[in-house]
Amino acid sequence: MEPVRRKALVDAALRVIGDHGSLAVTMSDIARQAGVSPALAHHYFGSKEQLLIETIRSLLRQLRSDTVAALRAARTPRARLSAVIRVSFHADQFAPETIAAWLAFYAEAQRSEETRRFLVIYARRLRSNLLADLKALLPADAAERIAEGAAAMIDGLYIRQSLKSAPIGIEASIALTEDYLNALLATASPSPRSEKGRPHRTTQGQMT
Amino acid sequence: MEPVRRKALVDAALRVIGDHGSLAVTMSDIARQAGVSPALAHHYFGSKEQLLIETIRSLLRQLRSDTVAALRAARTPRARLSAVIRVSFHADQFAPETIAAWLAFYAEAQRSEETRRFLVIYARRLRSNLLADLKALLPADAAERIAEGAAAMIDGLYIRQSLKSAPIGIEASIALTEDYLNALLATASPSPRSEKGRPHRTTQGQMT
DNA sequence: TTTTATTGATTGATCAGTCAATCAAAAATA
DNA sequence: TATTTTTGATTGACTGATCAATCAATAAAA
Repeated sequence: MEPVRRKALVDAALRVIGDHGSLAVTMSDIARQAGVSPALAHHYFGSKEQLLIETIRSLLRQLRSDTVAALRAARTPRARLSAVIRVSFHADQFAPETIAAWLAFYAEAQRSEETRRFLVIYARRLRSNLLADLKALLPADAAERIAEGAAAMIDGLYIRQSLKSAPIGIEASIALTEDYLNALLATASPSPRSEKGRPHRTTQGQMT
Repeated sequence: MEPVRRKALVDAALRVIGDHGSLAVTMSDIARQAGVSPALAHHYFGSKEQLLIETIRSLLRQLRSDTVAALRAARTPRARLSAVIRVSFHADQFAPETIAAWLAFYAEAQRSEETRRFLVIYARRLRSNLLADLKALLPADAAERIAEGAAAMIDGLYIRQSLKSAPIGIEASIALTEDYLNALLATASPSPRSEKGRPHRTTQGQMT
C-alpha cells in the first residue's frame, strides 16, 4: 500500500496546491483529495514539509523525463534547442494549476533551503540544456549569454502566464522564444559571411 | 498620527515580507518592526489583507514614479526603451528583499483578486511603456511581439534572480535585455536597406 | 499471532481580530 | 488662568478558529 498511497498523496498535493494557488493548503485538504485521512498523510510523510518536498521532486522528475524524451528525438543542435523550448511550454507544464504550483514553490524557495535546491537544479538544467547545443553553433561566451537570455525569457513567459491577463498562448510563447534565438544566432553567428542570404531559420514562427 | 503610522506600517510590512520571503508573516511581526502594537495595525488597516494590499500598492507607486522620472529624462524612442529597462533593474527594485516581496505577491495573486489586479496593472504598464516607443521604430505587429518578449525577459531575469544561484548582476541583466532589443530591432526593422552597415545601436551592452 | 494500514480524537501552538481600559493632548468652560 | 470635557492614540489581555502533529485504538491481512 505504501507506494500507492505515497503517489496518491503527492498527486493530490500537486492538484490541491495548483487549484489553491499556494502552499498554504492543509494536510486535510490534501488527504481529502487523496481519499485518506490526514493522519495517514502524516504517517507516510512524517511532516507537511516532507510531503511538499516530495511533490516538487515529482514535478521536476516529470519535467526531466519529458525533456529527455524530446531531446532524444531531435537530431541537430538547432533542433534540440527547439525541443527544449517546446518542452518548457508543453501543455502539461502550461496548465494553469501547474503554473500556479511552480510559482508557489518559487515563493517557498525563499524560506525552504531544500525547495530552493530543487529550483536551482531546474534553473541550471534548463540553462545547460540550452548551452550545450548553443556551443555547437556559437563561441562559448556568446553561447552563455544567449542561454541565459533564453532561459530568462522562458521563465518570464511562464510567470506572466500566471496572471492570465493577456493570455499569450503556447504557440505564441514558443514563437517568441524562437524569434529570440533566431535573431541572436543571426547577430552573434561566428561566420555570417558564409551564409549571408540564408540566416539560421530552421523553424517557423518568424517575425511577421 | 494616522498618516505617519500608516506609512510606517506599510514600510515595515514590505521589509518583513522581503526578509521572510513570504506573505505568511504575522501582524505582530509587522507591528514590531514598525515599533507599535499589533492592535494598532488592526486599528488603522482593519485587516491583514488590507495592509498587504496597501503594501503592494506602495511598491507599484514607487516603481511608477521611478519610471516616469526616467522616461522624462530620455529624448528618443530608443533611449526611452533603455530607460524602461534600466528602471526595471534599478538597484532598489533589484534588492533581494524587494524581489522576494514581488515574488510573494505574484503567488498571492493566485488567490487575492485585488492583488492580481495590481500585478496585471504592472504587467500592462511595462508592456505598454515598451510598446509605445517600439511603435515609433517598427510596424505595429512586430512592435507588439517584441514588447511582449522584452517584458517577459525582464520578468524572467527578475525571477531568476530570486534563486540567487547564478547571480546575474544588474549590468548583465540590462545588457541581456538590450541585446534582445538590438537583435530584434535589426531583424524586424522596417527599412534595413537604408542603414545596412549601421544597425540600431544607441546603447552599449552589445554581444561580446 | 504478528504485522501493516488506517483512523478518530486530541493536543498544543499560532494568529487574526476584538475590546475595554489607559493616556495624553487639545478644546471648551468657568 | 485653572478646570473639566472630549477626542484620538495606543495597548494588554482575551477569544475563536485553524492546523500540524501525535497517539491509542481498530481492522485487516499475513
